[in-house]
Amino acid sequence: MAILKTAPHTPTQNYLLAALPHDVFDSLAPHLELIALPLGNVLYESGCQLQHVYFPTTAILSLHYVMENGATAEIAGVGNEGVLGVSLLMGGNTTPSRAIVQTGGWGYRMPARLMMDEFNRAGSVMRLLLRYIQALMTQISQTAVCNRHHSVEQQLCRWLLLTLDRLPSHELTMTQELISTMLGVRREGITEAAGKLQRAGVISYRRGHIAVLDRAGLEQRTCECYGVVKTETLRLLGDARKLNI
Amino acid sequence: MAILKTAPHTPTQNYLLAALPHDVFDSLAPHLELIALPLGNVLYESGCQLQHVYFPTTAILSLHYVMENGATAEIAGVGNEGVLGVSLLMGGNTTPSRAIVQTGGWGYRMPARLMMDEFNRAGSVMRLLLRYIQALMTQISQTAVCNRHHSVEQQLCRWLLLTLDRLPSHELTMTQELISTMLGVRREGITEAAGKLQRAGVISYRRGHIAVLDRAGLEQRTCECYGVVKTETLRLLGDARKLNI
DNA sequence: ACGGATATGTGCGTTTCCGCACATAGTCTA
DNA sequence: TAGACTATGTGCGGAAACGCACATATCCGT
Repeated sequence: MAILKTAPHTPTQNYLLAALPHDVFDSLAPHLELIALPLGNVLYESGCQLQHVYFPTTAILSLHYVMENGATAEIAGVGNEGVLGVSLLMGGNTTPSRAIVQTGGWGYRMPARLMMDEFNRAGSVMRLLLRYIQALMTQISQTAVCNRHHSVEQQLCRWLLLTLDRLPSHELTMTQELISTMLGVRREGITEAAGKLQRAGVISYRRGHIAVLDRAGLEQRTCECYGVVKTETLRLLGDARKLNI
Repeated sequence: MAILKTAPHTPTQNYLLAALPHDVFDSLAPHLELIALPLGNVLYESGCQLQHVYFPTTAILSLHYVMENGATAEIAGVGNEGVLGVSLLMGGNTTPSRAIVQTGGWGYRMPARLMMDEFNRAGSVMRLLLRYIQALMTQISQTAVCNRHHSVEQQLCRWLLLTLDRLPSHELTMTQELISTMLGVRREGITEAAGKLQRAGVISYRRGHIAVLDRAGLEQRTCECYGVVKTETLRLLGDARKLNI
């Protein structure tokens, strides 16, 4: 909680906003609104029209699919590397998935209309966002692959690493129950996998808080999916500023 | 094979090409090259630069991920509703996935450069393709969900239905081995599920050929994922012409 | 018509995960 | 500080899918 109060927030904590050309950023900045994103908030319901796009800074959002029987599965996460609401830009307006806050924090939002107008100028903003969309597609694809072939423990490691990459610290506020709904597995399965990681000294946790003690250990235990997503995200977005797109 | 010889091919057998405004279509048509797409052909290798974009007409393409240990998983399929090579348009040039021909047939290809130029005009072609990209994302997302929660039999039904929707007939040339690599499961698992469907009179098959006898039966046995993909694809692309985008 | 290649069928032990039930422990509030 | 609530630990039977081995069936070329 301390971090939420003490850290001064600027839009440039979001990677995409930071990567915008100065003139574009200056024109959009007045319309960026800093908002708190508390854990569990539903930002976007399946099939509903989105009014804003969201640029997380310290928060992490999660794109879910909720099945008819109530079971859930995470499709992708959105942290300060990205933006929530790309389906607006693609002309679909809605998606069949839901967006909720997975890690409480802050972010900026902007009226959807403004973002669409800027996108439709078909300039550097569009090119940047298209690269982000491709990174998002890679993440979704790898979720599909991982769901097919990898163990709960490997998936937990992947998920922890991806979450960690979007946070400033090595700790996350997160119950095992919540992780299980993200991964779409049993809570007990997470208890077991997390216990194994704890006994190995890779993480330590207590009632809703996880601290990563040995990041390399996580990387060793996860599947290739983490690396694919990470590498591809960096390739597509990592040097966007240098490319001056 | 008969169908390949007898059917006259026109670019408008591909939905996206058919949905283009007349003037755009006329300008692109001279650069469309009809090509045979035999089963198993690799059109696009992971991480390699694509030289052409492909518009299938009677063929069906498959986007795969091949893991380090050789295991595979299908991420999405591309039939006459779509186009292969969208990562070019998004600025990434490559993807970590591979594209192969899943059902032999025909399609048109076009030099990548031309497609990119047309896309970058940021007109109706771009808007159409963005909608397609969103439909593709829905398909990938649903693959992830389905891999997490549904049985091999349900997934087989979903896969058969999606394939059927892209073909003119009720028969497909397809070994169980091939289906198993698509779904990323054991071949024996497909044998078992297909046998069950056959005993129920839903399909009949013999050595590499599957005939769907009872489409409604398939729809009854599949999971909600098929409907989500189908509905969303129709929503995004089905009335593209009416929308005059 | 035959032989080789390939596709499909089947059985079996093992692994992984699920669903359920319930015990224990940490945290928060009155 | 007592009690309620929530998070985590654990055990068990069962279902689903896996890996492997091998039998059988079908097709195709010569």
